Amino acid sequence: MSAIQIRLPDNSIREFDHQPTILEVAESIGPKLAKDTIGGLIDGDPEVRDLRTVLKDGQKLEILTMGSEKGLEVVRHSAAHVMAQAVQEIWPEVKATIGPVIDNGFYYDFDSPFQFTPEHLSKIEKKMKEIIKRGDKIEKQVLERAEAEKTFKSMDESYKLELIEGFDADSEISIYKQGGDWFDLCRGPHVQKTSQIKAVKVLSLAGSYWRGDENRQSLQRVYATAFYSQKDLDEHLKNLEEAKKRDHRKLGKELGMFYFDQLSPGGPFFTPKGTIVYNEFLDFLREKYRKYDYQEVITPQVYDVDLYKQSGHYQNYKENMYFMEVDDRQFSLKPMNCPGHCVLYTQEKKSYRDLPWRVADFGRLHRYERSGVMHGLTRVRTFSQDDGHIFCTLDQMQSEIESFVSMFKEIYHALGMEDYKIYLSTRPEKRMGSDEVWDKAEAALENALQRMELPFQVNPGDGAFYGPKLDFMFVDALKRPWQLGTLQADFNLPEAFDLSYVGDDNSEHRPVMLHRAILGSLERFIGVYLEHTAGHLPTWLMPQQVRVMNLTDRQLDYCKSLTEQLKAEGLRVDFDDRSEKLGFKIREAQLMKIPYMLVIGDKEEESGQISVRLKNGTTKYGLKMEDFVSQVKKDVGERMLKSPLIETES
RNA sequence: GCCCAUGUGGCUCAGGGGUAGAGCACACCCUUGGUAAGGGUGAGGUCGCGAGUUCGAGUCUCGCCAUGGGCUCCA
Repeated sequence: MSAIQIRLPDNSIREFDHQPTILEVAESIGPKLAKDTIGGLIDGDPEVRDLRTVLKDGQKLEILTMGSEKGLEVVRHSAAHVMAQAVQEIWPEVKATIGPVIDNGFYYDFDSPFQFTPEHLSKIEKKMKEIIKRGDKIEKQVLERAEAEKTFKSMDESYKLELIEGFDADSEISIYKQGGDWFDLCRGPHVQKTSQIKAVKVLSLAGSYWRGDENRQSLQRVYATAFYSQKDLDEHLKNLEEAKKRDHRKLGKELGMFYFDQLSPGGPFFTPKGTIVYNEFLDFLREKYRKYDYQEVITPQVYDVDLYKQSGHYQNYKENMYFMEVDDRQFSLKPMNCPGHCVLYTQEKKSYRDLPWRVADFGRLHRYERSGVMHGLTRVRTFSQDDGHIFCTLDQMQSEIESFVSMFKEIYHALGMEDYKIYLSTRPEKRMGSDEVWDKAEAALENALQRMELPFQVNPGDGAFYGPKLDFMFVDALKRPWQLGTLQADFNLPEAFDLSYVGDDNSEHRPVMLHRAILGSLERFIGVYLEHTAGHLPTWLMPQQVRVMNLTDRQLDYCKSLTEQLKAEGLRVDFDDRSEKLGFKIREAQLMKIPYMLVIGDKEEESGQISVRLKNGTTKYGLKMEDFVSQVKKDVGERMLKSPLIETES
């Protein structure tokens, strides 16, 4: 029998007289490595394999040890089993279902006759730590299907049984034993023994459904996470804290920008301060619209339901729409602008010379979101979008897309949002329109991205039935993805509204419609941007840009005149004239994240110079007022991300 | 919509059958102080809403509403 050869990442070859497991390969290299081994990658496949996997001749193996990023999945997977074991050791009547690894952790769904509470969670965590301390060895055992079914049936683990029934006929059915009697149906991968799970934390509790189907058994999901070390875990918990601190709902309240009232669920109230931010974004977008040749329009809020029957929204989107009946006529609040824009398109006969016809609309939209899905500003029932529609010919699509992508890049760059991913979703199985049209549309999207040298990922079959689309996924400062911008080609609405233009051949043609948004919903965007910037908006967006503060009452008049002067320059300035100590005033301004604080005492008044404290805590003394004004005007006027006074530091 | 938790002054929260509390914010007074909290006094509450139990309900029960964490959804 010839030797079995396994290739390692450094291209060295190890030989065996039998097909070795990943762990055996590690053992052959050294005991330390074997001890740390928790899995492996075979032939460059990104799927992490169990260390008990039997290798075949000629395979390439990368051993994953404690500390490797990929290996963390294995640790978390095993930790999920430890959780299930812990729960069943404490409450044997609880049934286990599934426990997958997710981003930054894992969860396990249980069917329990009683409700879990936070006290239960700490019990679970305690028990998990006990099991980890015991260091139970984890062993894999392959079962025949019939045997597996019999086993789980006798244990009354109906969910496991259902899982087994769903497996392919030829798939291997394995269980993993931990310690004495406890085992779980699982295909792995798992660590060698529970003590390889170094740090665990049970985080939270939530409801879920078996197989994610709300008509089936409701389960209790316990979220937790595991890391290689307590230090990593602490770091992660700190990040979670940071995310909490940055929560836009908290920031919005602290900065006094918006709030919600029970009387309008999902209906944000923007305060005067929040409205300034909102409108600054609109001004910014309008400026870009002028540059990119869009025409802004204003369209009705309320339409006869017939409009949505014609567009197809009534049939497909009814449960998310608001309806009202007036004078025996059915009306609906608009959930999107596109049908209205189609109506507007038909108001005058279009020639090919009129295309591309680009309209933008900040119209208020209302969508009846189901009660459980609302979330701060990121999911609301009333909002407006930086919505726009481009009606063009199929041949104009590519240049329109390129122009859109340029505008997108320009806007995201200006907002300091450089990290985003682009997804191209192509034709689904159920779709309208000819393959020829789809070919052209998909090619236009793809070519545009290639010409702009933007990397993108294709999601085959993920497009809407009416056309392919691009989705722009912004990744924020805490590495969380948000889908904000979008560009969707639509062959359906032009058809539904029988839109046409007269071509140079003097016959009628059907235009293509592009739906596009860069920030998406303004409400949602403001929420995301607040979290991304942790509330430190660039000066041009700040409701309060400069705060003047006097040291003593002697400077009252002087400060008033300075305030007036700054106001006359178009800056948003206020004057804290309360008889409080300077430290107190500074603290407040700092908490409000006001970028410029003018501190005026006798010295300043006498010298005619000013002292400016920046929100990063540094103070510039002896500035001339006119220099300060020009710096701040530059900051605001050029929509700078950082104050020029901070820039010039160091 | 579903599961669980929560709802007490503008905000953050304590109180858990017997007359509604604290800190911050707010108002007024004292203080005029040089870069993240000076001191005093005061005003402010249908304890989410509605029923029920009780001599008596923020407090216990039920229903509803809203919010939060998830699930599902986001043509």
